[in-house]
Amino acid sequence: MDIKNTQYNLVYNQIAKSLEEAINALGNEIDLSIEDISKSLSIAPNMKMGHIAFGCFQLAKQLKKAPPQIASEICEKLVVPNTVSEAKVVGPYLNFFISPKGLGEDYLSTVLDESLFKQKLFADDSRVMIEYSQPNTHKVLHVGHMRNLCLGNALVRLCRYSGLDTLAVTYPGDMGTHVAKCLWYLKYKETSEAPKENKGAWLGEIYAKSNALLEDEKGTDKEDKNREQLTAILKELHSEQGPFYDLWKETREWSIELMKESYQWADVEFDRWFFESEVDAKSLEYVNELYKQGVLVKDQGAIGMNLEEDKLGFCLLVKSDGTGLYSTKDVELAKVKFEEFNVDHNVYVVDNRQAFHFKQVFKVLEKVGFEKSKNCFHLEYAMVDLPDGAMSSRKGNIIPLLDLVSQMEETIKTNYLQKYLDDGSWTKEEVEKTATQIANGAIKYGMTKIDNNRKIVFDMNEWLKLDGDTGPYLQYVYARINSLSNKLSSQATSAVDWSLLTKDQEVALMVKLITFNDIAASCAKQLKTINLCSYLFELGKLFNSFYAECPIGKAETPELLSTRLALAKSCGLIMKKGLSLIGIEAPEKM
RNA sequence: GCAGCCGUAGCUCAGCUGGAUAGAGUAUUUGACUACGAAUCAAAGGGUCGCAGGUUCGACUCCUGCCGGUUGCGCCA
Repeated sequence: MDIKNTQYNLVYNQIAKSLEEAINALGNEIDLSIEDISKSLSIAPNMKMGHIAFGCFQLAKQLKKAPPQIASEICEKLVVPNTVSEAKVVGPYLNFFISPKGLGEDYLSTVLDESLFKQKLFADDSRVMIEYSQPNTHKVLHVGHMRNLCLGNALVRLCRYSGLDTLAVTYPGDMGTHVAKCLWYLKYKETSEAPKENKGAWLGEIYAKSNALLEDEKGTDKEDKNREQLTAILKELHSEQGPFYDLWKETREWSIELMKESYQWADVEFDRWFFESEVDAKSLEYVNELYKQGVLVKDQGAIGMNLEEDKLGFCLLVKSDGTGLYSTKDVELAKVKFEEFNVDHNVYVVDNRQAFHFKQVFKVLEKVGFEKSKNCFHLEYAMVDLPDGAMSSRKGNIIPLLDLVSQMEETIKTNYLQKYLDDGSWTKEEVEKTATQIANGAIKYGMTKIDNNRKIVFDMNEWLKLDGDTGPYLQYVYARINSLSNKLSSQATSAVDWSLLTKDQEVALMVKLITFNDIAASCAKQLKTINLCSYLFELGKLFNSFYAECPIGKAETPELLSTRLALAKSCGLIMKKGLSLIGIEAPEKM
């Protein structure tokens, strides 16, 4: 999204200002804004060389001098800010060492009082709509759908955190041939009654059975009859009356119940549910109107728009039998989003197989005169495959979402939580709740830590391992900090003195905490979750390292105890907030 | 055929608009718990960054061409 940051972190800002002053003091005319300087600051690769690095390459180009020379010239004029203790030239870089005292007073205090999390990160009050989760009714939600759900949810949270006016919407497919197939089997083939519970999942099984049967009978004498019956069902659904229409209304609710259950598990809420069935008729009206206006053309009995000049082929909008397609509905839906909801940035989280489809739709929107079509963005992501190939409800080789969840919760309970139950330290409710949180964290982190363009091969055994770069690793960090805090807060009566934090592990942790809001803003801007996941994992590693090397309860002095505890708490607050941005809860204990 | 995406350690992946000695996890080997919680930490080995050119003071990163994999390309959703 084309959105401007309002601020960078306090430390970078301070350094950038002092750099600018030093550069000006040299009397050079430089075309570098404070923002540019701030942007080119980065964390140094090695703590011995410095903590925050400024590369002098851009300046070198402008001044036509060697980078190391410029670095030392600036260094001489530099007056270091409060959060910095020292600046040092290392080759072409000007490196800054942070001052624990200044950093603690100026920055960590804003973490501890949580004012850091209330900053508005963008100078923009445009409205963003993020459409994600487009599941079909009459089918089962499976792990393939989870990527979309986890990703979309995280993006909504990131955008809201950054201060954007964000609407989350879902677009379930409650009509079409898959529905007809399901109802066909239900009416003509299924002999058992619907169960009292979990009707949505049962319906999904019916759909799979229907597909299998129709596939089997292809090429036999039953094929024609089957097709006739399906067509009749579709017609009846379209006419909005008759027994199949009533059956549709009833069964549709079963599926929606299942969706709501899954959404509740995932802790996602939508501001608006758009159903395919509600835009269908209107979309046809609209497109036919466009045809009358001469915006669209008829070709081989069908209506559409020729996009050859944009190398996008022909976008078909009305089939020769007079019915619409996906594109038809997406054009109408976009119109509603623009006109009724007044959205400025219109984001679609949909898998990358639909890339061509959205290119066509956006182009059609542009050609029929929607200025905002340029603010439509298809956020692509690659599919989730199984080790032996693609997953599909038709093939029936899916792993239903709620199956994955229960398997994961069972593993967590037997491998980790059972011991707390055995020794009587936890109640059964606590075990259940924590198992849910951890399974949730494992799945959400697993889905959002991989780059959107890279496919995920889902291997259940791998996903059940909760060591290393996983959600539970991060949750464990928080649980540890929470436990520390409970045990030691009463002992931490001395005043915090940040200048006591001089060990490598302490400094490295502090330096990492600086960039949290930058990472969040950059993720929101790029609509990516991976950088936040990497950040949190690195933060977790630094904390665990600090934890192992720097005793808190047995610190040498009471002041050091208070200060280390304050650092741990800062880390805990950032971790908790960061996890919440990917939709993950931080358990109090685990 | 055309287009998009992917190709970095045995395996799974990071590497931001080109910049400091290519990084993690996992697996393997080896240390550290009668505990501020070992779901952890410390350490070792392991890579011609698919191949070949080009741009640049400098390329995993940008450009071109190949190779391998994958997904799309008018009456499906």
